[in-house]
Amino acid sequence: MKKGNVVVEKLRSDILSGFLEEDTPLREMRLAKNFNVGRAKIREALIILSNEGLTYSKHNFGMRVSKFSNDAIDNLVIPLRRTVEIFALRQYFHEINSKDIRSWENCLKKMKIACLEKSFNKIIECDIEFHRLIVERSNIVDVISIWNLLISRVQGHFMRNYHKYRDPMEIYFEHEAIFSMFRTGKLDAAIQILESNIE
Amino acid sequence: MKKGNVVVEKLRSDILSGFLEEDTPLREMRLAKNFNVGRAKIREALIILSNEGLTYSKHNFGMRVSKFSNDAIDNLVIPLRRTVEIFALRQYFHEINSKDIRSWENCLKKMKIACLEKSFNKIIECDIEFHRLIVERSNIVDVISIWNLLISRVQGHFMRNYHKYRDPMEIYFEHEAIFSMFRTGKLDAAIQILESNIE
DNA sequence: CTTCAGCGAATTGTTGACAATTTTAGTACA
DNA sequence: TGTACTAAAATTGTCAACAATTCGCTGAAG
Repeated sequence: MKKGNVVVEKLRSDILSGFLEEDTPLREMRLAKNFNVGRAKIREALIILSNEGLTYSKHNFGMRVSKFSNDAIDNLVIPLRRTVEIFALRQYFHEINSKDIRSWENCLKKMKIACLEKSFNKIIECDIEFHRLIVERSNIVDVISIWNLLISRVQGHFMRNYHKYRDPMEIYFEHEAIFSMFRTGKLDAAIQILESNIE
Repeated sequence: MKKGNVVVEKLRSDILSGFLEEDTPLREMRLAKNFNVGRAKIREALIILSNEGLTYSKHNFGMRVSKFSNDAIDNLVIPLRRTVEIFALRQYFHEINSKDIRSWENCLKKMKIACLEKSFNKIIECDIEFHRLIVERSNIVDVISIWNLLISRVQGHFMRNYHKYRDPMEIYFEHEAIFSMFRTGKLDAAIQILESNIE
């Protein structure tokens, strides 16, 4: 598993989940002590979050938590994600190989377990990983960085909307259906299911 | 005019224009001396560019210039920009006031001069500012940060495609037409022209 | 009671230093 | 000549310290 930037991920999750309220100041010293790292590391994390629009700052004012993402932007992010993921998929669909198949299979295996356990955090994690595999397989840095920005916005949406599934297993079956189109090489069908999955 | 981050803007422009070739290492000390700022400032800039996908890095390896943006992504970024800008416009179109009108007027005035001078760099600057006004007027941070990422990608596209206009004044007239729909409150027409302007 | 100036505390922006790691150059050896 | 190894130089990642700025409290004036 990639290590990633633990500071960024924790702060992002705290902001998106609403644990940190709007306009809360993110004091560098305090965070540095909490995470047990130097201020430089915290600064780096705050810059990244600021670029994602999750925090804002003025000069000598420090970073603060941005306005909570409102429901309206869900309506924007969803069509954008559709466009990006379908674009990525088209770039390489005809050359999907057995190694690619295995990585999706692996992801689905984990997702199945998470759905059986009804562990929503794990389900979200697997869901995002499944789509990340779609995007990263394209190997186009621009596409990946655009998608990363979008998905950071969507985590909050996920948490708010996952409950609408009566049975978490539905989530697994949806992704399984997409995957089977990958395996059998049906592009149009894959796109159609993928489109309806992103909502 | 907003000051912005001069280091980021210069580096971004150098990368997008192709002046800095793929895999060129971006040495922090060297850049710090060139820009006459501390390493921390350079670091900050490199993190931002990395988030935009323009640079990449491994541990203790430093930042390097990413693969040159592929023409294919133009085909992705264009529909995304359309979606974002139209979304933003819809949010506030019915409450455009005289102050908003003045800021677009101001921008168009500068654009007219730039078009008459046939100064392509200035034209691009004004073009981007016109659309930035559309997006920023929505005041939705998420929308703005998504758009910023997209537009950073589009600068290279602009440089490659502006020549197709026989007469630069066409660019001015297109934007003038969009503006007049704002002034007269015709949303559907505004969207239609805006859509055809983003290409 | 409210408003505003001023002073101390807290916080940021920035620089410099140091250890860990990588890159480069040079040397020995086949 | 070419290859492998070693040591030096360069570079990054990280932290600690310093000056400039802002924040918050206190107290005095209106």
